[in-house]
Amino acid sequence: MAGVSYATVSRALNGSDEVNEKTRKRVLEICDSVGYSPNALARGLVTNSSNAIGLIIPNITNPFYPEVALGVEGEARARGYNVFLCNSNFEPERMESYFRILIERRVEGLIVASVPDAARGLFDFYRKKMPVVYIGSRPADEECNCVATDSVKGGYLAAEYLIKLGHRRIVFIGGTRTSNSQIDKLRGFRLAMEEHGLQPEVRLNINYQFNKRESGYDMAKVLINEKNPPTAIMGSNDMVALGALEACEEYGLDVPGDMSIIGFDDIPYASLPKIQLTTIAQAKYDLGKIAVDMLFKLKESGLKNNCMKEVLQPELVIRSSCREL
Amino acid sequence: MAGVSYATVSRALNGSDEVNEKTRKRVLEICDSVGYSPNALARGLVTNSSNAIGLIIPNITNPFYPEVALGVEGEARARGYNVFLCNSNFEPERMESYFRILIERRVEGLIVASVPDAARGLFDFYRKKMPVVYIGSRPADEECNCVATDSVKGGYLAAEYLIKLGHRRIVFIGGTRTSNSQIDKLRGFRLAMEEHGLQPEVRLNINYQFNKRESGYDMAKVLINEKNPPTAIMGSNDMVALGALEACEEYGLDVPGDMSIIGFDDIPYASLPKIQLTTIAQAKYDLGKIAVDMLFKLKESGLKNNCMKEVLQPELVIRSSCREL
DNA sequence: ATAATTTCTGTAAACGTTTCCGAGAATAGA
DNA sequence: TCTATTCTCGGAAACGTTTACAGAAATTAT
Repeated sequence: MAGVSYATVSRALNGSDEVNEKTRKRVLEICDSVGYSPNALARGLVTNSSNAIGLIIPNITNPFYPEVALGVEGEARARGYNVFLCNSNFEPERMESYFRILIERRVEGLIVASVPDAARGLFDFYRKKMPVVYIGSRPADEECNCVATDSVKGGYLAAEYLIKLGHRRIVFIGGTRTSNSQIDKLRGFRLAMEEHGLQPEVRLNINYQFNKRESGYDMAKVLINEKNPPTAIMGSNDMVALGALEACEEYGLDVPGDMSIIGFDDIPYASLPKIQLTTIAQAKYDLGKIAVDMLFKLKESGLKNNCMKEVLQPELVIRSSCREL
Repeated sequence: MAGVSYATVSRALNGSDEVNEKTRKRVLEICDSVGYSPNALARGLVTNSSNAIGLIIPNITNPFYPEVALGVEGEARARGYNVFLCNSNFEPERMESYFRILIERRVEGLIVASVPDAARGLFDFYRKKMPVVYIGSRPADEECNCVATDSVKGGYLAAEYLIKLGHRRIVFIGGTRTSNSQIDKLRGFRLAMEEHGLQPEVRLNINYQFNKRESGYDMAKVLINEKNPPTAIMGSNDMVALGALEACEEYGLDVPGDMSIIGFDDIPYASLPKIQLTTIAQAKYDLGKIAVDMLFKLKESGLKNNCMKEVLQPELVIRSSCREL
């Protein structure tokens, strides 16, 4: 329509400098007068790039993930990338299915949060072929391409705080499904307890294997009903802690009067009036943002440096669910 | 490698019935022994389909949206589609930017939640060219392709409940940014009040224009400090109500003892122990799921029937943030 | 046995871009 | 004026699939 070749139109649209300003103007004008929209699929095919990344999370409904997702999407957007949202629902088969699909779509990178041990091998396999970064895994020596909170420090901080308040019987509760971050929280918890000559107690819920509200509610109920209940409960995350809170409420136990409760994550719920859960804060948005940064560094390095790590520091945020004994 | 043509490989991979079972087996085996992965971009180019849809929401951090997103993603997945997650942050420019990008990507449909009046024209323009369905808009006569909760009924239900509890001075609070759903909630609220010969009072927050926690907190504070405070507050959504709850807490007002508060949405926060917010529940997951269903119906009809509506019924869920006067 | 089907497979065009290469036009240098 | 550069632009191949069409092989019918 403009009397020029496809090549010239392409150059005009992509801001190439080897096209005359006048013809560019003309091309651009015609383009939006006819409502032309370039086909990203065709472009991707020839440039061998999709400008897309995949985000695999267990469940966007868990309030920890939306903030991570926001960080991922925000940073991706700033770089001209879009993100495919995938809920794995903790199921390895679903993860695998999404994995295949995303690879077919030629996403240029993959961010996966909270990968369960069961799916670990799968991801490590693909990691060699494309940039994949984990969120929330432990940055241990053998662990690569992850951005995580220092969970052992987080666990330590929580336990130490309770100990300093004078608590002696503190029990850690959560689901049985292990993840690296869970293992680390436990390690920190045990470390603090043992350093102070205390006996670390851990109760993982068999009925509710994931770290969700029900796990905490259920587990706290059995603790409360024991002959000699603990004075403090540490939840593997805030949802678990909230569940414990619920159980206390149900049994008429005042928090923190009769029971101290501490969580992990600092999800928005935690700061709600009347809840005021003391917890260990993670920089959730940053986890997402940094993961994207890492993805691109990985990509630029051509997967040469395929073992990056970034550790964020947790922070104790004191509200009012714990009291001095 | 299998000694067959591209065409045959394509047929083998796509489950066509015009390929010999033996050769299909052989092709499939070779494919996964060499780790072959079909290129979705190329496929999309020739089949003129992307198998993707776009989801534009204000902010995934607002707990209402993750559940909607889950419904969208779940239903899309069931149909073999993936979803691009886009946070508009309520900014029309961002929405427009995403719109262009998604169209370039040739998404086969668009779901947009809570579109502000300012961006309405933009969307209506594109609606003629591709399936777009709104979530949360008012299914009024002039409104098309939306799945929404009957907000006027919701507003009515909330007000009616408070009135029946004996409240006379009830004020509706929220942000000033109007949306169709907000308008409808107000309409229902006014209707109920007037039917009972009561004066509807509405206070929209100029400082915090969106329906978020701060809007409610801020507005409730001024109400509390008035010479003659209301006995009940109705929040435009749960976040606003929670903000009001926070303000009451700060001023030592007991809820529901000194102040009754009702919300809208029934986000997970609302059911938390100690919060127990009475509210109007929306079927959030269904909103998302049905939106996808509608998208496909629209697509199949070739945009012939371009004015579909689906109205979901709200439900009053009584917890303990309101008391009888 | 031949003819008529049916089943299977290959050829080649098409999808809508980008980009290498080369060529003509305009400009600068001599 | 002529040559050497610099600007612009077009031609054509390439990206990796799908699919209409046609042809070959195998099967069935006569």
